[in-house]
This record gives sequence, C-alpha cells and structure tokens, in this order.
Amino acid sequence: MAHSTISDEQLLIRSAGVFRTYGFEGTSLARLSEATGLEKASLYHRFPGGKEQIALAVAQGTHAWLRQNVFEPLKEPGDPRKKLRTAIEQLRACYDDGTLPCAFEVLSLAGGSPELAGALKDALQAWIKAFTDIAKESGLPSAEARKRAEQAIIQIEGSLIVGRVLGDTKAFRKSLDELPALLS
Amino acid sequence: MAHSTISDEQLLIRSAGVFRTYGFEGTSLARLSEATGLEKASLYHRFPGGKEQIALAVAQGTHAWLRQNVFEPLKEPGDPRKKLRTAIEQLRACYDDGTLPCAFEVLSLAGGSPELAGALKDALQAWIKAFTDIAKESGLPSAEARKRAEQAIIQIEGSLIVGRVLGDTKAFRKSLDELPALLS
DNA sequence: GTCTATATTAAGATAGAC
DNA sequence: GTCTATCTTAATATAGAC
Repeated sequence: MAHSTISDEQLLIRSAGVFRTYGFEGTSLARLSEATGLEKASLYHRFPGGKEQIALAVAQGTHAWLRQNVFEPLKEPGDPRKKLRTAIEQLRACYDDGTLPCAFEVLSLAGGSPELAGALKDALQAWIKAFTDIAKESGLPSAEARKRAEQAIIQIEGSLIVGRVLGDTKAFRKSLDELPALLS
Repeated sequence: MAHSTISDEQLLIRSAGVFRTYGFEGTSLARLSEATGLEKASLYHRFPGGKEQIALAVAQGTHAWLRQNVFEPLKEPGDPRKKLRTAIEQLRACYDDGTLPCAFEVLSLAGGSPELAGALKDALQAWIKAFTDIAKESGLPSAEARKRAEQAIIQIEGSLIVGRVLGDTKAFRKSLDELPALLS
C-alpha cells in the first residue's frame, strides 16, 4: 500500500461500517486497516488507544450524524409530519435499507469500555428525546409521546434483528412506514 | 483443573451464556473452557468443529428449549390467554429479566457459518409460527395474527437492545407485559 | 503522517499421555 | 473422555525509517 491519506470523517465512516458488520469483538485492526487503507501503525498514530478509542469515536460520530441529519432537522420550523418523513429517509439510508446493523446494538455487547457504553447511552437518550419532542409537536401528550418515542426505536432495533435472521428487510421497511402514525 | 465431566445439556447451557454475553466473535475457546470447566482439548473432543460447531449446537439447543418450554405448551389444550401468560414467564426467565442478550441477535452477526444462519432462521420462523397460532386461537384472523406475532418478537428483540444501552430493563418488562394484548 | 518490521500476547487447533 | 504440552496463525501494540 502506497502512502494514503484519509479524512477523519471518512476514516470514521469506514470504521463504523466494519464495527457494524462484524461487531465490536469481531472488528480487528487488520479489518480496520483494510477498510480505511491505512496501515495498523497509522491507525495507532491517530488513535493511540487502538480499537477501543476508534470504537468510542465511532459511537460519538454516530451521535453527531444523528444530531445533524435527524435531531436538528426535526427541530426546525415546519410541518412535523413532513419533517418526520425526511428524518425517516435519513434513517433508511443510515441502515442501508435494513441490511446494516445498528451501532447501538453491536457496540453495546460486553467487551467495550465504560466510556463507550456511556457514549452510546447519551446518544440513545438524545434520540429518544428527539422523537419525544416531535411526537409532542404533533399533539401527543408528554407521557404518551415519550412512550411512543421509545416504542419507535424499539421497533427499528427489533426489526433490524428479525430481518437479519430471516434474511428479509420487509420488517424493517414496515417499521419505518409505521413511524408517522406512531409519532403523531 | 482436575478431571471434570459435564452433561451435554449443561455444556450447551453454559456455552450459550458465553455466546450471548460476548457475541459470536467475542467468544473464545478460553472463555468456553472457563465456563464449562473443560480444557480446550476436551471441547474439541466433543466438538471437532470447534467454536463454529459449538455455536451451531447452541442455536439448535435454543430452538429445542423454545420448542419444549414455549411452542409445545402453547399447543396444549386450554385457555390461550392462560397458556400465553405461562409462556411469557418462560421467556422472562430465558432472558434473565432482560439482562441477557438474545442468541438470535448475537449469533446472527457476520462471522458465523451458513449452517448457523440457517439454524437461527429455522428457529425464528418456528417462533413466529407459534405466536401466530396462539393469536389465531385467541380469535384473530390469520393475516392479523401473523403480523402481531412478528410485532411481538420485534418488540422483545428491540427492547432487549434499548434496555442494554440504557442500562434499564423497564422496556423489556413492558414489552412482555404487552404481549397478551398484542396476541389476542 | 504513513510506512515496514518486529515484539508480544492470545486464539484456534492438534498430538499424545493417562 | 479429559488432560498437558505444543504448534500455527492472528491480534494487539510499538520502534524507528522515510
């Protein structure tokens, strides 16, 4: 491999793909090296903490991506139903139509550091809050909105797993299609 | 470690605990050895195919457990609501009140063999069928029963993940509590 | 900042004694 | 059927050249 440069953003996106495909324990520096085009020593230069630090950066990057593409757009002025449809399309792309596992799932299994677990929890709580707020904006009472928000994320996560086992993304697509009715 | 004997059933139960906790890739022969009390060479004596064969046996053992403790009891004569309540308590115990990940989830990530994927798919389809049948027995039309059955399993899987990330089993318990209304 | 080369540890897997 | 001992490969991690 000749000299290679890759932006921090691209590096994290490709690393996220590896972690989401193989899980935290199944991700090796060799696989990260192949996916990023950087030799292992170069990965250590950028992330002295190795795999654990990369996983933490992936979790924080996932939170940042959700903030920019889902949470913030949902806060802008406009029809809540329309904003939600846009957010759903972002999520559909994020999960590659249901074929790519969720970072929350694969990074939360035993093996990760407490910092990683904390970052995942922060990001998921922010997601629940974003969905709760849009449901409230659509007219649902506070407690019901919160319930529906959790239910929506549970459905996304669950349908990804059922779809993965059955080899069929139908369940995931149905879950996304039901979100507008669930969150309003 | 002195000589040790352990039944096939106990061996699979303890191995399942390791796989479900650390995932397929995170499960090493060393961890299986520690959990079962057998040296690595002894595990290879019983399972010449190594980790892959043990994972396959765990998947088949999970299917057998579900058949015996959930699917078959649901088929016996009696009030469907009462049978369902009993099945739910079995599932609650199986997931250790929501603290133990699901074998379908952790064994379906990339890394496993096609045989393993096939065994998981068979078991999950049987689970969907068992829930569909009990919903039909409760009076739901066939198509709706099938939809609710998938929804029930999606909720269980999703709530396990959300609960794991948030460090709170409330979502899982709520999912189980909602099953009777969902499947009748 | 990236590379080649290497050290160290752990994982998968087997041989052969008991 | 289980054990100790060993082999081979792969993983984490570092040193030092460019």
